[in-house]
Amino acid sequence: MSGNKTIVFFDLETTGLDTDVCDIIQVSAICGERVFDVYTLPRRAVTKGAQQVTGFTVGDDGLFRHGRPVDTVPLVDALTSFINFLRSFRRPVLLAAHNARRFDAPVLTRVLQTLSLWQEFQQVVSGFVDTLPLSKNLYPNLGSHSQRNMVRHFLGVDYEAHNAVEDAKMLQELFNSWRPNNGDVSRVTISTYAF
DNA sequence: TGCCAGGCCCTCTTTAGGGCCTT
Repeated sequence: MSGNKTIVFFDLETTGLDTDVCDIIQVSAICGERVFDVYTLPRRAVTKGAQQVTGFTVGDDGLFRHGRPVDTVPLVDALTSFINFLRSFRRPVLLAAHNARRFDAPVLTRVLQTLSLWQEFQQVVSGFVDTLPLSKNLYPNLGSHSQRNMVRHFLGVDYEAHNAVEDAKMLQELFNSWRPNNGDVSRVTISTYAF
């Protein structure tokens, strides 16, 4: 919680880094002890870079992570259930991700708009919190502000980065360790009405 | 045949270039 808002930490795994065209593969979120985690079969090929960092590949018989089959649901079902998960929290809900403004938010926004789910989403989520500028504002002297480096620095652990559910869990732990005030958070919050 | 980026920030800057951060 931040002020009267609920902060839900989330992460996307996608087919690549081009926010204009990439497909979503995994959507994960966490708030307190409540976890959301779902996979969907991308239509677009997974780029080599994304394969290397996430381990995702697509075969004739579905999605695989590091060679092991993964259960998937249709994209519209994945995002509808994500909205339902978010709707269960006290509003307004803020969605927090590392580099949200430049990556997760534009990808999620584009896909929701394509599926005509954006307005429904907007009724539940008031904004995106970007923990990348938050970390830079709070700790400007740190050399790297990547999530992996921040987790190592502040939490003293290595973890399975690029598994969305693990990234979301670690981001929540990072945020809780930083204990930013409402002003810190509002400075790095983008309204969903900005999209 | 295609398997893909790009905007922000910093500085050895502004008539620019390179690194960062996300997959």
